[in-house]
Amino acid sequence: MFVDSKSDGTVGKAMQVLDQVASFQRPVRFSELLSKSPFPKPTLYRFVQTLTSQGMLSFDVERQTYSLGTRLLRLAHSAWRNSSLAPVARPFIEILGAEVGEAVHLAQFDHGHVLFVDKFKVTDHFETLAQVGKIAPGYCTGVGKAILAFMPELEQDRALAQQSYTVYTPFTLRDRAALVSELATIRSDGVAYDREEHEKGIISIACPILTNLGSVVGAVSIATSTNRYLIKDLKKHLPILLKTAKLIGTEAEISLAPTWP
Amino acid sequence: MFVDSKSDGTVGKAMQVLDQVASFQRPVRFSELLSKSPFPKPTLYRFVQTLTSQGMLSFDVERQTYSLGTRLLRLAHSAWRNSSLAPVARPFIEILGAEVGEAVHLAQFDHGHVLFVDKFKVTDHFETLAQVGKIAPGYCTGVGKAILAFMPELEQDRALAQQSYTVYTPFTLRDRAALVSELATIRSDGVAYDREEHEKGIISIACPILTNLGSVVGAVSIATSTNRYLIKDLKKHLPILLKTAKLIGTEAEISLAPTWP
DNA sequence: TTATAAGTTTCAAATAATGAAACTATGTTT
DNA sequence: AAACATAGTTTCATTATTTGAAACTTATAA
Repeated sequence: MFVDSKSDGTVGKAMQVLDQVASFQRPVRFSELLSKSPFPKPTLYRFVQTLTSQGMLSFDVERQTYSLGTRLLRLAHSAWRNSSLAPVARPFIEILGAEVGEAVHLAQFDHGHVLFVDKFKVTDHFETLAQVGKIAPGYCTGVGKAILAFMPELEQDRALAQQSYTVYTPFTLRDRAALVSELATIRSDGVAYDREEHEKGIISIACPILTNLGSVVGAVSIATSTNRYLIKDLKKHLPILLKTAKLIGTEAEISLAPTWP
Repeated sequence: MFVDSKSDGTVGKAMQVLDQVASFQRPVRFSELLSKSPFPKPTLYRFVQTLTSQGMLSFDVERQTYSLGTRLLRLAHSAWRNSSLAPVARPFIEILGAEVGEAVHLAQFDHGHVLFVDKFKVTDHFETLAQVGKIAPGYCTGVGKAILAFMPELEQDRALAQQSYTVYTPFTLRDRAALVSELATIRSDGVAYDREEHEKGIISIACPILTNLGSVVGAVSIATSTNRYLIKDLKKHLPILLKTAKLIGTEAEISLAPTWP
């Protein structure tokens, strides 16, 4: 879906198998995997053997099924802790969440999509889709549009071309032109709204996180349900959201400086 | 650290590189990696190239450093969602956390260590070490001891041999004998305590999660700081903790049943 | 400028991956 | 219970990829 594994040799193929397993969204049997796989039986067989032995997959002996393994959780934990944005932003996200009493999301841009890297939710009034590691489209989410609006032209151009413009709800922006026009507004206002564009009943307000040098490194949003609030209610939180984004941007800048002795 | 990559070919070696990068706990230069690596320069070079191209590593052009990549976050997200314990336990963990107003942890056993697979914290009164994907020792944590106490003898024996018995605090159990004796108590009481054994100032109460068939699949704990409470205060939460563990065990059992048409 | 280290490419040899075919379990139907 | 079908595993000659010493090309320091 994201990676051109064009000739990354054996390692690339093995990683493709991991994606394959992930795509099933449930524990999967070897034969099921085989039926969707470009690899011949013994080749796939050895890949799952190796990956299981490596802890990248886990095998349920009872049910004879493969799932993604715990080594991925450990590695991802490490990836998160040592990333330049999420751990730095964490305290600010928590303060913001506590302050506004709504779900707060932190996201980065990754291969044309939005990647959620942290969330803070006070309580589950509605099902928060977003979780760490989850991806969502750029063109129809608050965080996505906030980031897109502040990207350098060249990068933005590439990203806009990568969007699928799938229509999720009656409010989804349907093409590049509509998006571009909204991005202009977002850029001048410094804030983006998701007006049920990705999911019916879910709205959000989002601000880009800019470094001191002015480059976007991510976005923060406050999300809620239309059962509880309207966009205009979210607007009340704009000042504190902006302040949070600003603070994270400044901190992120600092911690990107060389850190070792 | 965990994996015998004994002849898992190219894929095994590549995974070893990921661990290597993770072990630095910060973005790392190629030459630093090389100095700690068993691989010759061009070999390592191609591995980091491939892994970067695959999104398993990310390369910071500015600082010329490698970090673990976002593809790991995506895969781990998928691993978590499709695991048999964590998503099932999630609602119960949230209810418990809200009820007791303290940090709640959910853990599994993995290669002799405790792997935290979920947490719920009301607010950050103290720094919660535990996060999803984090690992901790089995012999000196509440969740670890709770799981160990209920393991089948053979597995337990192997796990006890894998413990390091490092002394973290004056309260840490110092050897297998001490642990075995405490496990007997835990087994008969159905509850384990961490009395500042892993970290000074942090205590917890933990219960194993047992399926209807009586096998341990994990543990839940309530953790707090000695600045706020004593073990006897945690004991007050035992009934609800037991109930939660029971509920999760029952649910986990059900959802382990075959699910497709 | 020269010197030193860091990063990258080359290429023949060594090794590991490949997949058709055959085989062995594990269920399923008659 | 035998016959059948499907899923999972092993074999082995062939093929393709990986390997690493050496050479080369940048960056960085003296």
